[in-house]
Amino acid sequence: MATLKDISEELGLSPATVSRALNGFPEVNAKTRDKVQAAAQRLGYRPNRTAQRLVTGRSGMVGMIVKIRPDLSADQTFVEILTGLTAALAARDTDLVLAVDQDPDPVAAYRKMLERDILDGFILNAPVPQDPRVDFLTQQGVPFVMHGQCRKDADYPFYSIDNQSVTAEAVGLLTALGHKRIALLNGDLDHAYSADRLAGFAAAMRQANLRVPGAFMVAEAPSENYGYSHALAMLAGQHGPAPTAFICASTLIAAGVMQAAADRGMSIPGDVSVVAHDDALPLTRAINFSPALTVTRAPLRDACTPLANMLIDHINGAEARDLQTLLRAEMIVRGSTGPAPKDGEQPWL
Amino acid sequence: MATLKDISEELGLSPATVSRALNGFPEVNAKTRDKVQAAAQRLGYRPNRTAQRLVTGRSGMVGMIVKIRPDLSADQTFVEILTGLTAALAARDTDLVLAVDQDPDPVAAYRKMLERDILDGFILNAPVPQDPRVDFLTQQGVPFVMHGQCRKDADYPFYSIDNQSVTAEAVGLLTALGHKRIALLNGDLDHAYSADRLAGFAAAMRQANLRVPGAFMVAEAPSENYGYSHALAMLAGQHGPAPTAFICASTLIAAGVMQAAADRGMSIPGDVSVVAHDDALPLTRAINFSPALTVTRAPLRDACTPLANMLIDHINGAEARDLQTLLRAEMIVRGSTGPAPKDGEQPWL
DNA sequence: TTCACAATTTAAATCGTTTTGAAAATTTTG
DNA sequence: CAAAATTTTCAAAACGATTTAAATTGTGAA
Repeated sequence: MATLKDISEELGLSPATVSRALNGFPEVNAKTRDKVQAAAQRLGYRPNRTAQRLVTGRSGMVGMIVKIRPDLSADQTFVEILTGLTAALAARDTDLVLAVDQDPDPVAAYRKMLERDILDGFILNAPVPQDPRVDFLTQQGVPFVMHGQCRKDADYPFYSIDNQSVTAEAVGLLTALGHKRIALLNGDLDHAYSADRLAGFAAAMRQANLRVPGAFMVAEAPSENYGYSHALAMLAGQHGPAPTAFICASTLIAAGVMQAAADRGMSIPGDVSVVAHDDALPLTRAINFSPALTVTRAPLRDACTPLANMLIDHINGAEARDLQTLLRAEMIVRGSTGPAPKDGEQPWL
Repeated sequence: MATLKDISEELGLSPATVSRALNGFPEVNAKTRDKVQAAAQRLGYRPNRTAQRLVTGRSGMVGMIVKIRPDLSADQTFVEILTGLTAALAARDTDLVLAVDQDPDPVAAYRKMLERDILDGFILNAPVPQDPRVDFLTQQGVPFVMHGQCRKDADYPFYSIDNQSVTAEAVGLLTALGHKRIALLNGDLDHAYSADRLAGFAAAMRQANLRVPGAFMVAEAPSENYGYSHALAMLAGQHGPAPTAFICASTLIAAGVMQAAADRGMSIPGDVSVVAHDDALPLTRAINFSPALTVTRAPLRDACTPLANMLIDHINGAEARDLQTLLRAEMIVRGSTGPAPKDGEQPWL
């Protein structure tokens, strides 16, 4: 493998000039730069990253720690994120070091990784309310970026969708269609995004002067079966008058809801409307539902490049305040929502 | 962070001696070694991995490239392997760099990683028959270890279970119980392990003088639904006389089979016997089946530590021939297998 | 021509280890 | 006790880049 010195000897220049020429420093003569770049090309020069790291103090690697839940539910979204993230990081010459965390202590795995002293920063995912990792890493002075938002007054970089508005907009759409009994099939409340969606839902319903009994706001890790079983019970009137609309935390849940409606012989959107949040995972595509699903859409994959860039910029010194993105999900109205049925316009009391 | 030089100055020794003392070289005085180790402890010394890497030429990182199939089916086993692997590698001070591969060319992602020139070796998973990655990496002179076996005459390190014996032993158990019509619900034949299991199955059945029509040897990516639908069709006699026993590539498939039997009002093991291969994933535990599942058992997790150690040993110069493990899966007979039903002892013709 | 000033280039230090070859200290041998 | 053999330690050279401070070259003004 050709080194800087090889090039410098080949051209009768000093390694310093060659280094500057290749790294785009302004003080190098245009002709010299061309010669150097040509030679680098010709000799197949690739900088030795280890040497660069030694002198710059940067490792060129960032870490991500995956929390394994007892049910192994890390899978689909995790693979999606991983795919986009490794690609986006590679584009900025950065590698992703992965570790799996099984420790009950939420920061233990981070501490262990830090001790190995090879990472420039972390990508945090799946924030919980008041996430303890934030304080820990801040205190350690380690750069990180959060995928999702766990505090209003964050002074660290994050990329998140506005989860309160996700449910609020869904409520807005449904109430405009005359729905009064709207159920929420939320995700696991351990996750910050679920807590936000619950807050958004509750606020919007309150504003619309509608009450929702607790039995119609459920929260569990998303699965088709979860959607199916709860929707079935609600539609059967087990907890009181059946809802005329469902807001689902994921398309997977919505699939279960629609199956439940079908099993009870109810039509969508005639008898029941369904709105879901759509992460745009390749497997459950909202547009393939029948009828096509009305969603708030925010592709998970879209988060990857900004996350990677924010983290690297932050490592390079950019201010956290300038690296905060709160995105509004896009509302896409399709066939699964319609006017509330005539006989279902009575609100819950 | 304390450096070697800090220690050497603290003790009035040269960095060379300190380095030797810490790395267990024999030519250093016992008393000196103690002093050095105490000082290292006291100052919280941790070797700078980057500096080590620069001088040794090793990066202390190995790569794993995950192939994303269109159906995202990488998930459960992938997470299991990842968990064990990162832990086992960490124990030997090695990090795992992960990349996700979407390129149709099976070696493109490896080539790209190699160009970045930061890896000491690779862990290959999910081998296909005649896996092209083997030739590529061999030719590039890059160390790797294979999880699974794709060639008899391998001259590279691998860790695998004997997949031919997996199905052969299952056949042995079932024929000893008097079964003559045994169906195979295999995994996707793109995977080497499925090909081997098919070979083992076919050979064992031939040896038992039993014929199996093609319709009773199916191969698909494991899922509960796959097991359910095929078993249902077979038990309904759609392809000829129903099998009296099923050999399943995974416990997930077996769950589907048992559901199908139940839906047809058939009892296990009275009417139908079921054997599965058990990777011992935490989610679908064979012992929780009802009746408990007879399996060939080989925990995926068990592979992780050997894989990590073999790769690192190989990188350190150990011979490939000494780093090959072919493990026999353990047969565990439980309640899902029993004597063939009296009226089902007629073989397929 | 000479001086100041900018534009280029260079030598050398640096990052924190490992490792080579030589020197110093210690022990053994004659 | 001196010489030889053996331990033990050290100084310095790697590894391959970046970067500081100094040196060189080139330009235009006085």
